[in-house]
Amino acid sequence: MQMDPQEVLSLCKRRGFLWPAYDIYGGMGGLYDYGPLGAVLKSNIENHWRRLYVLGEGFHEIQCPIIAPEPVFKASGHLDAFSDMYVECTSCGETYRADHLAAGLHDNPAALNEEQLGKLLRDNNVRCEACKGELTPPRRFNLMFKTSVGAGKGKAGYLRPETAQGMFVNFSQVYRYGREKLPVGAVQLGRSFRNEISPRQGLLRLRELSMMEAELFVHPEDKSWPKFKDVKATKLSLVPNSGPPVDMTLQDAVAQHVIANETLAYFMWLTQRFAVDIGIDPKRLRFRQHEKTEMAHYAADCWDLEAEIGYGWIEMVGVADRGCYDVQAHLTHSGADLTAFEKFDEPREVEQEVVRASFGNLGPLFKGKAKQVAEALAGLNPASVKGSDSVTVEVSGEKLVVPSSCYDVVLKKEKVSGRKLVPHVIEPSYGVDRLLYAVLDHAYSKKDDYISLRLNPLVAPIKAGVFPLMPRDGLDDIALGIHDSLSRSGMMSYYDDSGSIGRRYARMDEVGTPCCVTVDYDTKTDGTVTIRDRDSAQQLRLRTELVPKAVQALVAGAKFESLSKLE
RNA sequence: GCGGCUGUAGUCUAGCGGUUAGGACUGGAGCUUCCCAAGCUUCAAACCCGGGUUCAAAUCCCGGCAGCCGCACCA
Repeated sequence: MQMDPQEVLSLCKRRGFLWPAYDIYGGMGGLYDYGPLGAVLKSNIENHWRRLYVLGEGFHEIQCPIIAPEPVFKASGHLDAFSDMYVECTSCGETYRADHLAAGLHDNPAALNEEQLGKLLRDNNVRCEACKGELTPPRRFNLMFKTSVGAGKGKAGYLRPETAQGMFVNFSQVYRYGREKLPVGAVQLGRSFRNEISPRQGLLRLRELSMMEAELFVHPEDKSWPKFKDVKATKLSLVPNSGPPVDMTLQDAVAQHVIANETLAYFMWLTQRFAVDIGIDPKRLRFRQHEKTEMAHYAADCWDLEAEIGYGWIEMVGVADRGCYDVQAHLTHSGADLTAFEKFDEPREVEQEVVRASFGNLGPLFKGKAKQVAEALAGLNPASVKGSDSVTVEVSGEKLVVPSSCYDVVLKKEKVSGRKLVPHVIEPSYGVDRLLYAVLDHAYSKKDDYISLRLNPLVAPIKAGVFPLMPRDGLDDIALGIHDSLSRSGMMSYYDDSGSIGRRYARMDEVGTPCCVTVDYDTKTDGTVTIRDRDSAQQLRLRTELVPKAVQALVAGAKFESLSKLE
């Protein structure tokens, strides 16, 4: 069923899930407030994710600042790749991507700066494609929010466009915390910021968004995953970038190289499971592989989990093999040793020929430069030096001829106990707001104008409604007692004694509360209450003291009918 | 960012130059032994913002903001 997004958003606004932000000041595009129910729904989704990643897979949760200094994004590539250059027609106002207009005029227009690109367009007399008008010089538009840190001119900083960089720059800390073993994973949940040109479609394109990201650091040559065997028979809907969509087992997908490796496949499985757990309809989920041209500047392979909602097929999660791109980039830019150490099973005796300087002759001959010459000699290929009368080395730009009396080729024995590796990264990156919207979209149901949110009890903000049939004769006190016992068990319940009982059920159905407990006159005599199922409107009688246990069971996934067997 | 359409209580909407701005739903207070949005009484609640035209603007015009649709963008 295709849900009209306007209808879903209207319910969200009406019932306290979502509000357009800063509404009394006219609002601001791309920003939303989570109301009381939305905030709880969101944190329920986040907590389930934590359960899978932190408790289930042993990832380490960290929290990094939202503001980062410029070099971080210089290294990550966001400063360059994340900004586009635009030109505008001075007569009709049409805008163009400058690098697109320059395609064909240059091998790699994306690599040019504003000036070079402007010159290229001018020299080739590129004009507006619509009206042949003159174009403005290229202007840069960066999708990151820039800010200034500190007094005066300050230091350039940016609001992070993803939480990932905080984990990459902390690789060494995480690696050490995980006691220096690969694979090791970090996760982070938090806000990220993207200065979208035209935010639209409610929660789908926000300027401030919540992400849940996991970075799994793995051995570059070993992307197997022990738990893969437990899930390999599961079928996923795949849309590969070559060939038609297929439903395929993970085992076949990896064997046929549709999915690059076991680890990537396993986390696709985990992603699918998470989405289903929080109530997204598995029949409306698929994984679409990025086109080669669409792949981000860092990704080696990437699959998006897409859900079909009122807006069409929408990306919810990206599961990417980022290769060593990020860690290598930070290693290069910062100079920090962001490597893992792989210890060999046995330390290896490595015999190696090296060119060794003979300082007895070298020193007197080259005096002050002798040390530099020796270093240059050590860098030479021993095989090419052997047997020659002299070699030429370059020292601070100067070519020096070194006679063979100044060096020997010797066999050097070294004990090597391992090697340094730049880890590869498997990254599942989840857009919380989009997932939450998809949950609402798939839960929304309407029959004869009766709206019900069929939220999975696991994520439903309110777990139970509690009503006295009549707000008197002590029924209200009993109901308040049940409400209290649910709260003490850590479950949000909602006490309501106003209006007819049907109206109260309807109120709870509309916000997705999975069950309602009603205290009636029989409760006073036999100590039982009715519990009603949201989706079937079935009722069971239950001993009052079993209510928290029953609701807990529903949240844990029990079928409603099974509640009658509770003891 | 460009072009088109739109903006009335919490929601859906009537009004198309002069209205105490109407209704429905929701919400609050109350009545009703009340198990699926029943009924009754009662209360609260709106013309997106700023300019202009006019004796008079929710209504016409301009600008802004916001939303929707298309283009572009979405690392």
